[in-house]
Amino acid sequence: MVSHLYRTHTCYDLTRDHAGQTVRLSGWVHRIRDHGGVLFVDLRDHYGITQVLADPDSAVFSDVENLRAEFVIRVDGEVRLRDPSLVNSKIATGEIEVFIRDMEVLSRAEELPLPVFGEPDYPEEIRLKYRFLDLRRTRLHQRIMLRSKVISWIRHRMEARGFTEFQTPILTASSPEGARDYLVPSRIHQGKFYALPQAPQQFKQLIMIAGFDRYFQISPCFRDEDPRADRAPGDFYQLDVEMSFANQEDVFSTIEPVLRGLFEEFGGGRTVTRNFPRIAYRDAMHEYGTDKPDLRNPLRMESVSEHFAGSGFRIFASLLERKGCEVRAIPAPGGGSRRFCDRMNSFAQRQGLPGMGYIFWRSRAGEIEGAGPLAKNIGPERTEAIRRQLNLGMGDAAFFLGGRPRAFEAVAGRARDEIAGQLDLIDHDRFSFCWITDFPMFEEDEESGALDFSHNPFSMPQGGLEALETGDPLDVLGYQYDIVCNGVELSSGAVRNHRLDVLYKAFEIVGHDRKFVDEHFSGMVNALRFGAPPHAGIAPGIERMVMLLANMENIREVTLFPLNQRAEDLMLGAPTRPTNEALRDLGLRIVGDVESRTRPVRGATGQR
RNA sequence: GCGACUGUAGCUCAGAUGGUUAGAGUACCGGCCUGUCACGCCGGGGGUCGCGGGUUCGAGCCCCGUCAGUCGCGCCA
Repeated sequence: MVSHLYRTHTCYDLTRDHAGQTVRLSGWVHRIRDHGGVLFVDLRDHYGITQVLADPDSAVFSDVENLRAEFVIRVDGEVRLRDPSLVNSKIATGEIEVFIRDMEVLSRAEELPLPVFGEPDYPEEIRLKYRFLDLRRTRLHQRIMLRSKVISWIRHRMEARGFTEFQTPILTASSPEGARDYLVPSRIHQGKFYALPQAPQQFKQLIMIAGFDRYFQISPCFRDEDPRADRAPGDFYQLDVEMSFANQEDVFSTIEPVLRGLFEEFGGGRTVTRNFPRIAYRDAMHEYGTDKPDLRNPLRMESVSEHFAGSGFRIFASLLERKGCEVRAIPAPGGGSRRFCDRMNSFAQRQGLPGMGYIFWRSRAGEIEGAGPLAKNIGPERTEAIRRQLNLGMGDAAFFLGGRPRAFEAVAGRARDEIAGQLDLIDHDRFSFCWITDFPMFEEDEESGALDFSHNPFSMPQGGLEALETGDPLDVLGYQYDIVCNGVELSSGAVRNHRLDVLYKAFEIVGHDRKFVDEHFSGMVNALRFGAPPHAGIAPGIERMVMLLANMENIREVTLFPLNQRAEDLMLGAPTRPTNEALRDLGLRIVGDVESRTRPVRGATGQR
């Protein structure tokens, strides 16, 4: 009658329509409720939960009594309709239950280090060491499924748009990206190392040069840099894209609908920016204090230097006499109380600034009046001019930061977010996208004055060779762009430099001659010599997108088996010290104080 | 590399100002309970208070060092 070895249905399948049928289910014991004469077991599998039960009428009643959490069991039984008063609306199978006639324990479980039932927070160390238990928990389980669905959706969408997925090598050569490489020693070439790709940057360009026209890959990337909450150590994934005979516009018009569609599909109904605004890097820094602005925050900074120049507020007035200095205002509608202003001022102090001046507007005898020490110093006319410029009114405030923009912009950006957060001006039900464009090609080292590439040196400068040969290199912009959503940088991309003469010139500006370029980037240089099409691309981070969709702030919450903050795998115990035989094969010897530096990774062997 | 916060039972946490035998919930073990769905009730076992040193008559608590975790800065697109 019951044919399959383990199950006829999943723990999500059974409904009132199955009442009276004999079924077979397998799964984990999620939770047991023992009432003496009747035993309830929540049986869980990947799909859902079904309540199974036994009483002394069941031949296996005593076996069911001995079950513990996370045992894996198979039960045979009959589906019974629940009395309407006993229906559990929280689970899909809540209208029925299964009366156990036979049961088999497929696998026992010891006392759990990490309960699967319930969703309280547990220390990451435990969660990572017992990741397989953590992954059984509903929410993480669902997020990993979300990630998988996102990737699948992207694949279909990209293929439908005429892109082809290719796999690029994992063992490769060091690339010109800026991060530290993971190195893999070569056995055949002792003393030489492969690098794991920081991104398939060179390969995707070579694929274009090879004539494949439109490439994408859900590609693993490896970077040996210290992590952050939104930056995994070790490996992460990108939607890597490259297009031939394409300019910046083509990339934008191709990727925008993909991202919009993705966030509409999986964003749980949150609204998605219809047309992604484009903000020049310079404007982003000016108005938002960052190149990854959160546009859910409506506040924009403005220059108010003219109102402070020559004013009675000496600190700003004398500041403004120096070259390159200005004063910017952050408007704070609704922040017009001394209490709030003082709180923000001390926020700025905690961020390492001497403070943040402010004006707030209140009513006095029916008239609007600017208050606070700054207003007193600059007088009512200038105060009123500022109010008009910022379009503020009664009950509003504005904060002021002065100096060289580079020195205060970052803090100003954080203050902008802090102010909007405190005043509840951020719409959390939105995905606000924007493109950041026109990044400068070069930057000047503040101390030495030396020029260097500010981003990827292989990007095409706007204006091409002519722009590089005439005028100030610091004024040259690149066809480089970022895509940002809710203050999270999803990706950067660029129109690539496919012209050798332009590439040589760009490197010359930062002090490297032809020989240097030929030696360091021989693969790319060679490829550019034999007919490279104009091409451009982008590479949004998969985890970053899933994080946003899942409303998480930590990348490990959307990763199956993440490394910890010290790039250790606590579950399987990586990295490990190789055997002496392996080292000999590779021609390697570990030098220095090995004992203190190759501390075994805790976890795998259970020591602590 | 640097900074902030954290480290007490298998797990989550509480332990003012230093003071007798370090507590609770949960999990685990035993008992009771036929309608629960975070079931309930009774009982029990379980601790090198991260580690080392110091101050003190006395340290989970104070001091120094060290290890580990998270978050941030540097770094990183």
